[in-house]
Amino acid sequence: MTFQAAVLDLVRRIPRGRVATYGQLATLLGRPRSARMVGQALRGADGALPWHRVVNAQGRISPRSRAASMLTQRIRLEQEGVLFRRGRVILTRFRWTAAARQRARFKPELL
DNA sequence: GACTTGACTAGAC
DNA sequence: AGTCTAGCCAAGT
Repeated sequence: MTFQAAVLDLVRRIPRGRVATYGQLATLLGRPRSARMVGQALRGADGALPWHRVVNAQGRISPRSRAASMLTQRIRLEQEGVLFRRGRVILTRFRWTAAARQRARFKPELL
């Protein structure tokens, strides 16, 4: 299992209406210093992957070569109910955490 | 093998 | 809050 494949598998598990950061995913995969690699793994993501649920540590959509995909990302997140505040996702509310996973198991409607 | 290139981050002003 | 810097590391030249 390559790091990239592991990243994609993990990203697929982020539920609707939740976001994770690059560094967070890297840490969950046991490689806390490989945040940049997470972004790299997402470069070639296809349409099936919920790549839009990954933002940077500040809750901002990371800049990339084409600005169009940044707009797409924000629109998709907002369609899932993720709220922004001054250009940042409100991470304290929408971050995908162990606590969020627990709540989801108990009360799925709280997703 | 030596650079360079990033969808990164934490820390320091 | 904005800007810089150093450290990061897999991939591509």
